[in-house]
Amino acid sequence: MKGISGLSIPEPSLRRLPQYHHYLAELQSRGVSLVSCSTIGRDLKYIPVQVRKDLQFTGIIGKPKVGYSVAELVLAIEAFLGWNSVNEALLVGAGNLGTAMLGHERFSRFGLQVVAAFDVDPSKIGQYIYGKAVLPLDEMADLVQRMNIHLGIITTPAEVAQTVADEMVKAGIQAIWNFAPVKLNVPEYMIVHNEDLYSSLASLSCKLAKRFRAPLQENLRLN
Amino acid sequence: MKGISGLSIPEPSLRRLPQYHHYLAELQSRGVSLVSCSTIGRDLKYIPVQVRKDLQFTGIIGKPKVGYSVAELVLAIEAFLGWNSVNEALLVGAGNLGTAMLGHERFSRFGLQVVAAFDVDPSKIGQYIYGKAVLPLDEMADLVQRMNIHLGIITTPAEVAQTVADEMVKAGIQAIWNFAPVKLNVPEYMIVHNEDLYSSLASLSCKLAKRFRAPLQENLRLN
DNA sequence: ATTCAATAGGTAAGTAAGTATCGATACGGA
DNA sequence: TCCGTATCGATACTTACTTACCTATTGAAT
Repeated sequence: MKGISGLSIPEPSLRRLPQYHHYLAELQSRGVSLVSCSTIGRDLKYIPVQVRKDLQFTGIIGKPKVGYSVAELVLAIEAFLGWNSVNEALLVGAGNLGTAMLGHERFSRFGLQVVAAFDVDPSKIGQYIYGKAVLPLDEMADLVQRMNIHLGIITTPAEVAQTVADEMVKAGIQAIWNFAPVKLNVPEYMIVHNEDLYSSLASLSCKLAKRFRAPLQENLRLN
Repeated sequence: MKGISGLSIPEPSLRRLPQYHHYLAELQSRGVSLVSCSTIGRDLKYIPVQVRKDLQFTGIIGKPKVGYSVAELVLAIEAFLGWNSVNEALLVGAGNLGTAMLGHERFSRFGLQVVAAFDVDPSKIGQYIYGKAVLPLDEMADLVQRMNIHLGIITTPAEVAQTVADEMVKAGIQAIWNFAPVKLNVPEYMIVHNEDLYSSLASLSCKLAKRFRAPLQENLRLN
């Protein structure tokens, strides 16, 4: 099948959709009902063609000289990203980062509902963080099965991340959002997303190093 | 110039380097001194060719039938990423996420030294988080100039991120590591890295949605 | 000493993503 | 009503990244 809706979306486009969504929701709240690719592109710093291509994956068609319906786009993006149906998730590692994630109440508006946290630290177990109970790790499998949870979030130190992942796999979790800086070893069928800060830091410090070590080369390239 | 060292590294390769570094440092600590692309690839789930390509950017050459010197690679990657020289940074937004970042003592081993935090919340100002002072935001420019800081980390709510970014630009910051889910509007010369959780969440929930809504299609595609 | 297997390195081909261009369409103004 | 312009959608092109392939080198086994 060759239709645009049958074509799977490129990862980069997919990752831009939330930006569009955020921007469009903002427009909508200001009462704007129509928007063109040129406008979006100007505000979000993309060229209009790219915006148009990205938006085509939502299936929404625009009108020449007019643009797209903001409301239609917002709904279409939400539907596309699965933000209408709720994904219940659990989180392991109630440290600083885990706490930050639990406090991110905005996630629930985007289909992510963290139902409980797990940890091994006895001082944390039994407490409530932003209304979510912190439970002992060995009760995880039970919860997964009772509530039919598909998504696990790992915010533990790197050292224990693999062990936690193994537990998740055993419990029947299907997808892992991993904030620990390790490549998890899991079965093929698992969906894993690594949120590797060191990757970003690398890219960043490399660019910084370039700028402050070889400014001449940079300047030459600009001429 | 056409030598591999003159060629600028592709972003994806750059972002894989920290993974290699982590893996190689682990090997090194276990006393392993030589390693081949095949081995790395097996453990990190990349095909050997890609590993070889990535490692070529470090300038280290390996020996056929033997592999690379682990120690050489580790040093070369650190040098390449600028992890030898320290980048001093400041952080704005001492909430949960900011606290998590301040507590990440491991950053200092990778050339990132957060020297202070800033916030507007009077209850936080004057406190110390993991040994870093929390200062009032209007003292930021002063610190930037006194300590010649180049990097700013934004861990504020989305609503104020742009304002903070403007302040950073005015103060003379060159690069921003942005954890707020907004596209920052800054001058062309600025280096900006967005750590957009919603992007990742989008990608993740889209895949989850696909799996649990259209399992038949997925199965068909596999046949 | 010779042969075999593993591995690096370089080149080329293939795939995916981003960008430019062109014709079609719809609104606004002459 | 007609014309100009902004915009969309589709196609073609370019660039960037990945993967495959081929050759050379090295160490080990016979």
